[in-house]
Amino acid sequence: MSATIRDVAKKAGVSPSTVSKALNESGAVSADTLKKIQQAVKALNYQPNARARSFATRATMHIVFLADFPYDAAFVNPHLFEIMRGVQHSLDKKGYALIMKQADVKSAYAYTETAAAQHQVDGFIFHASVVSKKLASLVARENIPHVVIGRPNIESRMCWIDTDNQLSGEQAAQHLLDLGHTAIAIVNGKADDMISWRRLLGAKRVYKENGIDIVQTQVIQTTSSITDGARAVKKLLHMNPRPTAVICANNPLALGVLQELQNRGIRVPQDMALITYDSYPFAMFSEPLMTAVDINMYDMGQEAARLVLRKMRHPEVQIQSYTTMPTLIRRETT
Amino acid sequence: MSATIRDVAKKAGVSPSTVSKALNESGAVSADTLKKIQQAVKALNYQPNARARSFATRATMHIVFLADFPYDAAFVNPHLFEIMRGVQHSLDKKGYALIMKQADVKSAYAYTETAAAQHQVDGFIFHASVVSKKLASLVARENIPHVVIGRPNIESRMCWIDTDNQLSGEQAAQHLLDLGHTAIAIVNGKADDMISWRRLLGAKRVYKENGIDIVQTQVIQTTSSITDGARAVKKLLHMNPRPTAVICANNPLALGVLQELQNRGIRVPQDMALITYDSYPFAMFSEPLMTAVDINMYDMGQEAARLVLRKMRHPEVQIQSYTTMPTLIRRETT
DNA sequence: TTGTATGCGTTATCAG
DNA sequence: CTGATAACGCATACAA
Repeated sequence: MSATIRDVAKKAGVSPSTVSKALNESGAVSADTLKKIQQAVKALNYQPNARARSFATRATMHIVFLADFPYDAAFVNPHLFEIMRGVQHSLDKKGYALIMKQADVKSAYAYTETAAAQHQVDGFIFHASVVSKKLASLVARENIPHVVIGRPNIESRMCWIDTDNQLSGEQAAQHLLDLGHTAIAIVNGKADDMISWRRLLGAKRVYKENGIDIVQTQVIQTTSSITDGARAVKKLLHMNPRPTAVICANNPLALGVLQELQNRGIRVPQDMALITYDSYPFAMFSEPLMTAVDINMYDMGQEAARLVLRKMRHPEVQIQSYTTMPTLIRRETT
Repeated sequence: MSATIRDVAKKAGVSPSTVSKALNESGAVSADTLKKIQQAVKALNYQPNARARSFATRATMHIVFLADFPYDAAFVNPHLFEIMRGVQHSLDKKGYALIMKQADVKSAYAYTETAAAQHQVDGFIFHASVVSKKLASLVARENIPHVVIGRPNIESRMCWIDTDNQLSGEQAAQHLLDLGHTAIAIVNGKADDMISWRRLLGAKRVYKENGIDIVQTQVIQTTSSITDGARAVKKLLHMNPRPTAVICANNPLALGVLQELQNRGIRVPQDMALITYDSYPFAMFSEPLMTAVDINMYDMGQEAARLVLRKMRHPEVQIQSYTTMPTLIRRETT
């Protein structure tokens, strides 16, 4: 069996509590005994037992990341994992470990309830995909340290962090405007998609501010596939005035548009500029590479981790929300 | 404060140890007292404290997944996370939690040493990217329950799990053979890439068994980019006899080949069949969709989790290695 | 500055 | 089948 704090104490000729203080830098220990303790620690290769420690300190040093990781999630939605990477990084620096936990809306509630009651973890990071009204009230009632990634689509007092999609739209539009594009078109995703909708709003806003109204006919509504993008090109070219730039709501649409334009001999960006949102999965592979307004998911994860830890230290402060900034990544289509 | 096992005992009129036995189904408890205990548990909403529990049982119920998750890992190498999903799923079913931990070769050793000594986790899953000779001997010396994902590129007694790349090559070749392709070409990745090399070996082997030698001139060596693939097409078309099918070592190469073939008006699969390995990132998006020999990373993760758990229960059995099966996914290029 | 005493909440041993 | 008792290993309030 491995050495305990008592063994160290005995070897150093002091009491266990003194050893504890010395190792945790709590309380004061004379330089002399400190040295003796350190020697004893080294001699015995003492390592404090984490299980006993967490029992005594009432802290697991674990934070759980709860999300619905569906089939093929890593390929379909890698963003989730980029967030996790960020979370892990931030937590690690503070000595915390990250637990990955799959859940759906229902099981997320059940898990949280027992995990909190049984003190399995010190804090929770929920992906918006698993939060519910019930979860929100549980978290409020039990005062559970948490952060939601993505804005919960229910009203609640939960603490959340999200990206500003409207701002993304504004940045995309502003970029095109800066390049002199006054006649533009927007190939939009599904109509009920809040993200697409907010981005659209932002883009319209910028143009309006510059005295240009983006009217209904300039917005093509699709269902967000590559072929949808390709199909949209026809409408695009029939617009009057014919647009010199197009904003595509997501990568598949953008790729479809891009390829169809090229098939028709229309050069990008010379004849038609193109900008999209996110860089996955095509923007970094397409020919030419696509300019995109991107969100740094890794940063977002880091920030989320910092938020839970802060919530844990200061339960009183009600940090309600935090918004991350999008970045324009200019590549070759503008 | 929440109720403890003593509160339950008091309320049920029994001793704490009896309650423990009842709840853990260890030892025997009369139906009568069991009922009383259950009622008390319900009345007090008793939940056992996980920290105290792990202290007493000497088990954290945590397994750590250690890998080098580099910059943009989620986009560049989603496979890693698909493995993690599988691991999580298997562990969860057995009541274990998965900890995600970033490390490089150096820090993996350091972390493992202290995590094991401090009893932070019950088992380790290492990605091959972080194992070293030092780690291997540490693990052997301290008898640390573990599994390596991917074959370690050092000699050791570590327990590992991997996919059979040679078999993948055989499957790809066999598929083409079944379709009647006797003249084929292979566009290979980097020469020093063991994976490409093993697949190549497998493909050659199948053809040889069928009396067809794949000679040097039929194998095009590249450095695995899309443009490399496109460039390879020229050589491909100059081969004598001209191949009717091509095996591409990976997705970028395959996409390059596919697009260049189409640019030259060569129809796929009618004029030239194409098969590749893995489905990421292009096989499921390209036009036409690419036939591929694939590895189910999720399954591999599940198996890895089962292996560590088994190692923990039976430290004596020396499970040395485990190999997962590749699957042919026939899409539209063959 | 150091040591003593006690608590953290559960499980396991063993006697009844 | 049940209960008293002793760990499990560390942290901390308080006394010295």
